[in-house]
Amino acid sequence: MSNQQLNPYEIIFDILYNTFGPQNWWPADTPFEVAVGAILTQNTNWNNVKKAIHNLKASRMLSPRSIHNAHEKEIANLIKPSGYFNIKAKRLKNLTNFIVNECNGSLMNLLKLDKLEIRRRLLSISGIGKETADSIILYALQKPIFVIDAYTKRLLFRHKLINSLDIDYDECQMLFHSNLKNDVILFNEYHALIVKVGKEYCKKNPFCTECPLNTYS
DNA sequence: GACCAGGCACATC
DNA sequence: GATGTGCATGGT
Repeated sequence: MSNQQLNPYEIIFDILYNTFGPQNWWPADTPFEVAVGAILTQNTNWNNVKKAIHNLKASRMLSPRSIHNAHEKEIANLIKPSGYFNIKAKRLKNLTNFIVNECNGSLMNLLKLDKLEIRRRLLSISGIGKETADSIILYALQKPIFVIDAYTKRLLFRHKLINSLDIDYDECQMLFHSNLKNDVILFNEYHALIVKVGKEYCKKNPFCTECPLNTYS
């Protein structure tokens, strides 16, 4: 099939998917674990997050009620490897307060709400910004919303689809929403693939001479 | 030892 | 409204 009827966003996805294959995100056993990981990975390498989640699991602390009932200090100690542990412990408490008090103990109770209403409520939690909220909606609740991160902006900038890295989050998200089929599987794989190619090539090698996307531009 | 990593809230101008 | 700063660990 020719690329002629595909827009740049679709072409880039095809190249990434054909190069790297399905990424099977999010690496987590439960929707709650997705949400915890989304907070812990804020400005932090995923390798460090894995250690923190392992600690939480080993202490049987990876549930809304157990974090809700635990002391903040205890949580902070367990998530130390993920960095920013004091502030992230507070954020996890904020999240579990929300789940216990407003979701009857389960994030999945949000599913009865409209996608944008879910986003509005998640954003009302201190410590959950747009990327974290969208990650929870896409990867935990499986609703189609595109996650924007630093890798995404760098990729769009490099391929001249935006002309500044300071582009507003929602504006950037709109580019994907208006140029792609509204498909939860597509959004899931696309964001994961952007992170993959960003980690593998764009960071290590700024010139990206071996980046598979060089065949595109 | 410097630099970076799947952000966010808050202070200050 | 834009810009700057604190938060902190572990890998390269």
